[in-house]
Amino acid sequence: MDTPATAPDTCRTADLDASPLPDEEARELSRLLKAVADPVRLQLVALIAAHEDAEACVCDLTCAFDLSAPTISHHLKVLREAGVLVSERRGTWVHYRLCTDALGEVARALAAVGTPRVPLLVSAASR
Amino acid sequence: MDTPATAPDTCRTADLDASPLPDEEARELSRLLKAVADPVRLQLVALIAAHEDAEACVCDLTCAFDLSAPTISHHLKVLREAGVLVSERRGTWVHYRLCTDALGEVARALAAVGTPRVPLLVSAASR
DNA sequence: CTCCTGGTTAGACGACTGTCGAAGCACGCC
DNA sequence: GGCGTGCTTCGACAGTCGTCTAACCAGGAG
Repeated sequence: MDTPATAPDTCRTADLDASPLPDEEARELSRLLKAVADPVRLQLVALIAAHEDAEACVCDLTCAFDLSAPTISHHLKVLREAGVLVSERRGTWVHYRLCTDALGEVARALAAVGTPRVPLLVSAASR
Repeated sequence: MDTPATAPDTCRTADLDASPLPDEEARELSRLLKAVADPVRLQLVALIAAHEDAEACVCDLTCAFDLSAPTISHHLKVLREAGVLVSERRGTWVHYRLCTDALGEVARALAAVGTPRVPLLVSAASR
């Protein structure tokens, strides 16, 4: 079962090498998008953003959902590891704060994928 | 040891009713984000966007990845059902085109989640 | 110190997702 | 008509994800 000829004449497979979205970049953006692509996590972010100084205590967040505390903690961890939130322990309570414009960065990168302009700084005169 | 300032004994779960991101809206945005939160799908969109008229034939897309045709077809379907792409059969071949600025809409909605709607107006009165 | 409460970690489990090969449609061509 | 090719659908499978309970760690109050 060697390769079925990899479609030799019908299409040249090398097209992706000149891809507008390099493999590595696609994986990274996907990782960040997956982190926010969850209704609970979106509401968590919105809830924190709505607080003063874009900061909220975990206990305030936990009781805003019909979910167990470990579940909320898990979601917060995902957002933290994606760089969307940062946590800080202040005495007994742990506060979560929005990382400044991390979401904006992701949104901008996503919008850039759909625009047929030069993505970053490669391929200056390709079109 | 009452909580910081808000929760009296337990905390009343009604806080989410005044949420900055309603349940329905969170689910919908999450649905769209999930659709694009995949490296292959991001590259598909970028590849189509890089074509002239933001349109490409499936055969061009399929051979750009090391994936089977059914897999690419599946990803295209996901993007189509999310409203990011539209398909059109032209004779033997099926062409996929970028839905104008559907990605921009999603990106804008995502950025809005992290932006406090009224920065310093309502928050002072609510506490 | 001993409790009690806030928050995280560990482990488990069902649901969903990405991938494949095989089969099925929809065309154009002989 | 019958064929061949482009694309999609169908089932199946492994892997990931969201949720839970139980157990654990960190501080403050008696």
